[in-house]
Amino acid sequence: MKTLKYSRQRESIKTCLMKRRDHPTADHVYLSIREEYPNISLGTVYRNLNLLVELGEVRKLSFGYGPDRFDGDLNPHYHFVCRSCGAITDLPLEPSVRLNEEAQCCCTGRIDSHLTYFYGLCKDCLKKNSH
Amino acid sequence: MKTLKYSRQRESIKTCLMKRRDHPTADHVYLSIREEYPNISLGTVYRNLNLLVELGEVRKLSFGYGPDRFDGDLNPHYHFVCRSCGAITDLPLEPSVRLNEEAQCCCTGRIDSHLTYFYGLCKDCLKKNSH
DNA sequence: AATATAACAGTAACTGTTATTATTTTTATT
DNA sequence: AATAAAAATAATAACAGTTACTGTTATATT
Repeated sequence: MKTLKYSRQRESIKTCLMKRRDHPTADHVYLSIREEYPNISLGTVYRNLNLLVELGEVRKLSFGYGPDRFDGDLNPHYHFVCRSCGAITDLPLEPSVRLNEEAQCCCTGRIDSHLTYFYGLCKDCLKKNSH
Repeated sequence: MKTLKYSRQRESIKTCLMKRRDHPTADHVYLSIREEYPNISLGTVYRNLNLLVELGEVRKLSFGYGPDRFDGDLNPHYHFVCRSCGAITDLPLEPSVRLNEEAQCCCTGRIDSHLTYFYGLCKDCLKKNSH
């Protein structure tokens, strides 16, 4: 049986994600941690991010393109992705139970959750495109 | 200006996706087309799948793991993913306008759509796990 | 302090996908 | 039908993001 051991690197990664609200990539985290631990390895960042996801201390956001994003905010919420600039922002909204129920009606299996990303244009890009 | 030219390979790929309901990967399609065109290249499959997606004749499904899936069914619908076996099935349900409206309330940008995957256990896996 | 083991840094390897190139198909024009 | 122009091809190399491997170091337990 494999017991978890403390590591400064992992703690630093966790702290970094708790502080940031910009849904950084593994590489963003790597660059940030390097300021404190200049020779941390990118592999270590990936390993610990995945470990934290497994432990349920961090969420991973995967889109169909580019690198995965990580989110240290565990409050259940949705995400909004800007089609123009790619920015990812939080939508402080409880996951819809009703949506699961509606989908359950036409599903032979048992639905326990859903993953949703909203798309559109963010505030800034709306402004730019409207003159 | 670049005009589209017919290709037998592309037609075969499109036909393959229209017939199948299992949301195949690029590699699945490749293996299938090879029965008719034994020396088609995997790159050709990828190029044409992406082209068909651009043309709006095919949908691409990206999850956070493994290869992308492709769907020749253009009727708007959701997808259900089994956590146990990974099977992807269709949920014949119109995308919820209400969900967009709800999310719009806490979004500073303008939401125009959402992407949702439902998760749970499929019929077969429910059976297996219940004895 | 000694021992056992998880985590590490550094690096190689892997997976899925896209780009390059010389050749072949398709289509439009003579 | 022959010719020319351009798109699509097969084959392969390159790429991005991520994971696995290896010898060393940090952490925890005796």
